[in-house]
Amino acid sequence: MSAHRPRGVSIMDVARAAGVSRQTVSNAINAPHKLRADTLERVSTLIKEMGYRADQSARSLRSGTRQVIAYLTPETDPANPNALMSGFLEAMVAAAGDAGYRILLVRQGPGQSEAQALEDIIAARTADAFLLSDVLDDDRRVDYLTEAGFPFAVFGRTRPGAPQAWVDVDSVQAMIDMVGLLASHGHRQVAFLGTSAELPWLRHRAAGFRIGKRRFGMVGLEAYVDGPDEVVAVARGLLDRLPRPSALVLDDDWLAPGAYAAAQAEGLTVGVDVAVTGFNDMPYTRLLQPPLTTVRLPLRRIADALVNRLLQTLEDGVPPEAGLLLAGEPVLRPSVPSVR
Amino acid sequence: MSAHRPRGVSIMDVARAAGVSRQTVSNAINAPHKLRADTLERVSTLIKEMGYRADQSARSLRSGTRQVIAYLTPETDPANPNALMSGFLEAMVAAAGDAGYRILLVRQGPGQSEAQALEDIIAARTADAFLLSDVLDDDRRVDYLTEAGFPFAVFGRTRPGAPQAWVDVDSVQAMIDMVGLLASHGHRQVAFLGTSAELPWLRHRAAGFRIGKRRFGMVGLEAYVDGPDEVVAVARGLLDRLPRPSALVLDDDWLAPGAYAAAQAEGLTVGVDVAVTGFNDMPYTRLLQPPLTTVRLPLRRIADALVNRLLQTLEDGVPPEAGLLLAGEPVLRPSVPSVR
DNA sequence: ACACCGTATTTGATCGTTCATATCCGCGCA
DNA sequence: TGCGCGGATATGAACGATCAAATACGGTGT
Repeated sequence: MSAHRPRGVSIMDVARAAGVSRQTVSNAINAPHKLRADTLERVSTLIKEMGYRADQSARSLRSGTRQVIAYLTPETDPANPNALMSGFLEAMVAAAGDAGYRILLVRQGPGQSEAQALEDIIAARTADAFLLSDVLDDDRRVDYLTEAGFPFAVFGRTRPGAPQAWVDVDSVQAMIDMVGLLASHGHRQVAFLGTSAELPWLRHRAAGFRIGKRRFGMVGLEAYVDGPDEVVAVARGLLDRLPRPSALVLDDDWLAPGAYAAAQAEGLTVGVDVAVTGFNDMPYTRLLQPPLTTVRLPLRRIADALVNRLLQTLEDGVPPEAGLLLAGEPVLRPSVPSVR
Repeated sequence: MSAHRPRGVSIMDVARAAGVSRQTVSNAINAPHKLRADTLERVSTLIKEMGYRADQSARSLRSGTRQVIAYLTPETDPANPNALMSGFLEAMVAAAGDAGYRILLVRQGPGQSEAQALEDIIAARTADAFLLSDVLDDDRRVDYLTEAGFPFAVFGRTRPGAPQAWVDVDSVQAMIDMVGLLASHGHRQVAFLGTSAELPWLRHRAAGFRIGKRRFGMVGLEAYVDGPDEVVAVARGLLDRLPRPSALVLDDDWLAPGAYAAAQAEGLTVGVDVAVTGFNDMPYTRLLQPPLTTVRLPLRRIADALVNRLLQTLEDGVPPEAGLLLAGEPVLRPSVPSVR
């Protein structure tokens, strides 16, 4: 059953080879300033030569820190596939890596409550902190972690009053900016096509649209789709109205292929007769014809901020005072024409 | 600097509460059959009540097994964004989870060689095994891990002769099947549009196309694009030829939006005048208009097989005798019309 | 020469588990 | 009654590091 697994180079091996004690080797790594220059030199060389690295488990056991951030992978919604995850995760891996942390993927097991999945990690002291994304207004995971007093950070926002260890995109402002971009290209009749799901970030985008519309003196309707099959029909409905909107603002990139098809069905050319804009800057938006104007999320800056807040929480023992909003950046691509 | 981090419930706490020894509590978890029914019952209840879980670090240190699989995240190619990662990772997290393992994301640090990134994990005994994907024919990571004798498995294939701990999609057969599907819909003039990068999996797809073409008595050319900007032009070039191909076979879904645009520019309607097929079944292919016929990869079965092989390697100490090829499944969607 | 001091290094204890082995206990049998 | 046996439970050691405290060392000042 258990194969013989060889153990590697231990601190004692190095210590013996260098003719010093355990602790000196340990210090060479964790507190080099405590060693005399020549000792440090000698020990460091041996460490490198022998390929020594402190056993992560032993270090964790003694020191109490795991150098691991657990990410609870969100349930993927087949209707609205969250391909964003790859980009966000990548940014998180990089940001955490720079801080000496690694990301551990944790799923909510089948027939397991959110709390149980979290409890598993906490009780087994597998990670130092949690990272959550796609949180709802009233998210039980947030409640649970808060109550347990376990460090965590959120991509998204917690409800006001809850711990402020969150970082989010200022979707409202980003959408206002997007509408402003359309205004600057001469659009006045705009329409909003949204996903009907009641998700916080989608609500913010719709809110931003309304504010922008008012601020830039535009007019236009909103419509919502319940699933992928409705997109074309609902989008056509919007384009059919008179006066015809010259721009279609989507609350998410995933609606774009449907919107393009709707325009075509109406005899309109996207990027010429009608503008289409998205949100998220998914990789494939660049490939669409014409490439889609959309909002790019500053994933790397979000990840950096999340890691900072996490480390801060770990040091202080309490979450930061305030959440952080970062600006999303509208990226102008050919799907938005100028109108006279 | 270091906040006081409280330690949780330990095995001794439970032992004392139950009036038994450490080992009995340990056995209640790891070897329940060794306990008398009533003892087991009593101890188990307390374990649950007190929320006890073995400290992962302590357990790992003593037993030598980490219950962690490290996944070396591939460098993302901005030209051909690998959104597949999210689906594959998700499947891996589930498959590994079922086997009691978790996935740790590891990046190749900046200015760090592949070998160093691997060495870090191996020497610090952070993971029990590695998982690699996107391996090239002559992949240094495979060489390094083989030489180091560290357990690993590969999504993709290693070169013949190398350890056989791999699982891959039978892309050749999948592409043959796809061509067969086109044949069964009456297509005879086909064209192949591929990515010019010399990647093993892309070569297999092209090879499958050629075999299928011959087998089903079809005729047609191949063309390759160097980057996203060329897709439409090259696709139009293929559609321009006489006799005009009735089907455009892509080596990857990412080419689809460009192919659709090319068809439209030629005055052709995809799904009516011309068929387009992809490969990978990326989430957005379902959203395209018309939805794209493509090859679905059995991600969950791939993940299961990878985990199995990994566990087997861990137990036996040597990789399995042979690699494993799994069938990809062509998914018929409206982008493929029947021709008379 | 000796006490003193700060720095460099070593030593002993400990983190929480599992492994390997020892002890305990009840029961059947000579 | 005493012995052996096997299953249930307990004990000692070890995993490999860091923490906390002790000791060795080299130089100064008196």
